[in-house]
Amino acid sequence: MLKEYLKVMKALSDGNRTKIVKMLALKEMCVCEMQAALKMAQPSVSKHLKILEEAGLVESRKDGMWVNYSLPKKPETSYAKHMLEILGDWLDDDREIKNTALLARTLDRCELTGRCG
Amino acid sequence: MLKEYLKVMKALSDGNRTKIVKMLALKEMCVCEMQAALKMAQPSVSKHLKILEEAGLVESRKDGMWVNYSLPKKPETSYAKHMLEILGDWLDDDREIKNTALLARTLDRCELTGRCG
DNA sequence: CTGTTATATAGCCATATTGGAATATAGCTT
DNA sequence: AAGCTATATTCCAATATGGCTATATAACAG
Repeated sequence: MLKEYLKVMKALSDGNRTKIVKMLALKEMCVCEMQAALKMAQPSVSKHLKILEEAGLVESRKDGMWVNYSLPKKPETSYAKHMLEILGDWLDDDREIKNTALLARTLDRCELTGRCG
Repeated sequence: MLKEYLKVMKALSDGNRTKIVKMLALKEMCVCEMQAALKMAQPSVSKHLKILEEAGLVESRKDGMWVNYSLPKKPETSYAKHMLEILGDWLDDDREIKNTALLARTLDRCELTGRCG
């Protein structure tokens, strides 16, 4: 209960993790795309994703070499569910969030990696 | 925006601060009452209250020697507002939260300090 | 004014968090 | 198999956090 709640809140009390959630609200993404959008080292992104996943705020699906992350349709806890709902409405006007979202929209794993199709 | 949001989320991603909010949903309290309910040193409680206040999740009113803390009727940010609403419904079944709330209900500054009236 | 009490602040220590570089793993591709 | 590539894990440094003790501040009591 409290432990699950704290996992969700801690996961969402970091700017980069919040940006990840906001990006995934737009589309499913692989790690390399988020890495480019956040301008961070790849391991840092992976670590953030693990924290989000353990909080039930994100889910992953392997597709060959890629791992596609997305927001869960049926979040496991009500904490994750409600926070994802709320976050859908929040922060869209924030400059940083807007820039990141814009980047996320235009980025594409094909262009990023040369692996198309 | 993002900064305000993060202040609220960070403030709420600590168990003791969450307990403070849940207690204040029951009644206005002075620091010494919260100290007793949380079984913590007084300065630690004060520090938590400062963090909550700066996030707009709590407000204080001086009354002689006491400082009474309560939840704001009109929270300054929508983040604080929504999170306080949600927290009203959350965690009531959690054992720790329940025990703390029970303690908070029975505690009384008059009994605690001998200063009655 | 002097002492006492409720709260706040400062300073300190142990632990947690976040970031990166280096390395490991898993799945292509040839 | 050998080499490459996307992701995960490990390790380390810098900083943030949460708790305490000691001290400061503010308001009351005598």
